[in-house]
Amino acid sequence: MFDHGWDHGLDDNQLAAAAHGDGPLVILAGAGTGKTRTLTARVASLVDRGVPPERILLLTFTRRAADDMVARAAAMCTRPDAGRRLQGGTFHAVAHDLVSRNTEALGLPLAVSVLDRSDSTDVMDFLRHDHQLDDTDVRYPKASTLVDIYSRSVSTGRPARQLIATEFGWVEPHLEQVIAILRAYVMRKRERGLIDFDDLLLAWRSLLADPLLGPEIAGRWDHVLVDEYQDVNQTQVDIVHALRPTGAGLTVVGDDAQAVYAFRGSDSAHLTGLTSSLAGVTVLRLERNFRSRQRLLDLANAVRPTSGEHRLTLHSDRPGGRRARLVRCHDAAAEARAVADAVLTAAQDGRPLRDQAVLMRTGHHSDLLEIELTGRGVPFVKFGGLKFLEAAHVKDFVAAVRLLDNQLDEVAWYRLLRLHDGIGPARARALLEILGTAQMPESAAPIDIDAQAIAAAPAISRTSLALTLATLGAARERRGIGDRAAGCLALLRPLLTARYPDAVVRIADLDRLVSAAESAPDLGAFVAELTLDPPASTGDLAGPPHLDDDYLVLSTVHSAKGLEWPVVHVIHLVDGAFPSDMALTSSAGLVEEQRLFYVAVTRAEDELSLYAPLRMPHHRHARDDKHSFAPVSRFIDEEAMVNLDVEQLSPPRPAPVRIGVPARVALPTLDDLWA
DNA sequence: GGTAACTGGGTTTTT
DNA sequence: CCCAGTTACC
Repeated sequence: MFDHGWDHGLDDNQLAAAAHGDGPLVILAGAGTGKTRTLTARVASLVDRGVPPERILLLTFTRRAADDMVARAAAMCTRPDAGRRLQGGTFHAVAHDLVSRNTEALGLPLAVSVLDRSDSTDVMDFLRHDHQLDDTDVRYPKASTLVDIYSRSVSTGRPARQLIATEFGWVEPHLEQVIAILRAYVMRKRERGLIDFDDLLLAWRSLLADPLLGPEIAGRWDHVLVDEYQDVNQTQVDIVHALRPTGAGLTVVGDDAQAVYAFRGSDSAHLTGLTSSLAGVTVLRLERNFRSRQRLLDLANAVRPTSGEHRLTLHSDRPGGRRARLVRCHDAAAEARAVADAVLTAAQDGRPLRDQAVLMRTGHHSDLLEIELTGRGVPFVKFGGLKFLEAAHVKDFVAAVRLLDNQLDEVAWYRLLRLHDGIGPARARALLEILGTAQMPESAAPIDIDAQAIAAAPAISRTSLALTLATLGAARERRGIGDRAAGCLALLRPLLTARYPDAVVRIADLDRLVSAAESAPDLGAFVAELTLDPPASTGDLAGPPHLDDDYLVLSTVHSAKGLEWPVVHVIHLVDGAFPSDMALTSSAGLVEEQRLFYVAVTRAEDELSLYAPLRMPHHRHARDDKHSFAPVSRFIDEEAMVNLDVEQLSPPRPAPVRIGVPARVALPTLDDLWA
C-alpha cells in the first residue's frame, strides 16, 4: 500500500470506507469505532484523488464536530490549502449562510433575525394573545407547547392535525384555534424577517427545489458527507436528497442505536431505510472499537437496543479491563458523596480530573453533586443545561444587536422595552405597535417614531426610554463593528444596573462578548452564529485560558455524544430520573432512553461507574430491600447484570438519639449582644 | 380596571 | 429561568 498519509493506521473496514469510489456509501459505525477518523480519511482520500476541496461538503449537527473534522481532514491532506477550502458546517449554519445570501429570492426582508427556541416561544405568545388564547379561565396550550407542535410537524412533515391527534391529544379541544395560530406564526415571522431553526432548513430545501437556484446550489459540491445520520429529520433528508439525487457522491455515517433526538423530529429509520432504498448503495460496518476495554463493551453490547438487520456487536482492541461498577446508594446525597469520593480517589491514582466525566440525564441532576464538589474544592465545568446564551443579560444584548439591523424584530423590541421601569408585558405590546412597525428607510424620520413612542410610554419610564432609543439610534449610525457593539452595551448598562443586583458581573460578561464581536466580520452574523451555536459557558468565549487547569466535566448525556473519557460516572440511574419520567409512558420514549443509556455507557475508555440512588426525594417507589437486585434500573436486565460489579453503600448512620431531659439553651438578649 | 412588581414553587434532552 | 398567584400602584 502506498503511503498517502490518510490511510495510515486504518484497519481494513475503515480503509474500504475511506477509499470507496463515488457510489453511495452508508457506514454503520458503532460507538468508538473510529468513525470521525474514517470520515476524515475519506475526505483526504477524495482530495488526493483530485476532487477540489471546495467541492466537498461535510455536514454535522454540532459546530464542534464540524470544526474538528475539517481540521483533522486538512491535516491528513497533502494539499496545504485544503483546510481553508473544505466546506463544512452544521446543517443550520450552512443553511443560514445560504439564506442570508438569498433573502430576496426567499421573499424575506433584507435583514433577518435568527430566533432561538425561547424567541419562537415569545412570537407564539404574541399570537396567543392576539387570538385571545391567554384568558385565564380556560387552559389553552402554552406557547411552548405550540412551538413543540409546530416544530415537530414541520420537521417530520406530518400534518399538525395528525400530530395533535396522535401525540398531543389534550390539545384537541382547541384544534381549530391551534391550527389558526400555527398559520399565523408562519405569516408573522415572514413579515418581520424572523427565522427559526426549522425555517433555516425549510428555506434551504426551498432554495434547492427552485428550478434556477436549486441546480446551482446543488452543483457546488461533488461529494456530500453527513455525520450522525441517525439524527436527521425529514427536512434534512430532503435536503440531502436534493443535493445528491442519485446517491452518487453521498456518504453517510451513523448508528441507529445512538439516535437520541426523536423529540426534535429525528428518526433513525432514515438511516436504516437508506441501506435498502438507495440503488447501488454500499453498506460498510465498523464494529471494531478502539475506545473501550472489552469488559465495558460486554456491558455496552448487552444494553444496546437490538435493531433487527442492523445489529452491530462491538469488539475491543483493548481486552480485559475492569468490569463496570454499579453503586447502589441510599439517596442522592449519598450518591453525591460517593461520586466526589470516587473522583478524588481516581485523581490520586493518576487520573487527573480532565480524564473524568460525570454524565446525567438532565442538567439539574448534578445540583447536589455541584454543591459537594464546590465544598471539597473540586473545579468543574458543566455542559448542557443552562447555556450562556440563555442568561437574561446576554439575550438582552443579542436583542439590541438584532435591532440595529432589523427594526421589525418584535421579539427583540419586546425584550428590550420590558427592561424599563414601568413597562411590563402590556405596555411593551402597545409600544411595539409604534416602534416595531415598518418604516421604509426613506419615509418618516425615525426621530418622530421615537418621540411618538416616548409620549405613549408611562411617565416613569420616559427618561430612560428616551436614552435607550437615542443610544440605539446612534449605534445604528456607526459603521465599525466594535463601535456598534459598544453602543449596544452602552444602551444596556443603565438598564442592567437598575435591574440586576449582580449587574457588574453581567456587564463584565458583555464586555467579553463585545471584544469577541470585534474580531468578527459582521456583527449581525456574529450574533446569528451565537444563536445557532451558543458557547456552553462564558469561559468558551475567552478562549482556553483554563485549558491547563485541571477540571472535571459534568455533562448531560446528549451533550456528551461523540466525546470520550478514561473514567466515566453516570449518575441518577433511577426510574423517573434516568429514564426520565417524561418518557415512562410510551414504549418509544423508553427505547430512546435505552439508547441514551447506551450512549452514556460507551463514553468510557477504562473505568465506568453507574450510580443508582435508592431513595429519591420525590420518588417513593424505590424500595429499601438491600439484597434484591431486581429493581436496579430498567436499563439493565439479567444478561447485562453479569457484566457489573454491584456495590451497596451502607446507609448513613442515623443521628444518635439522646434520651433524657433536653438541655436549656438561652437565646441572647439585646443586652447580651451589645455587651 | 388594568398593570407592574413581587413571591414561591417547579424544571428533559438541543440545532 | 418560567409560571401562577398575589399585592400594590396609577
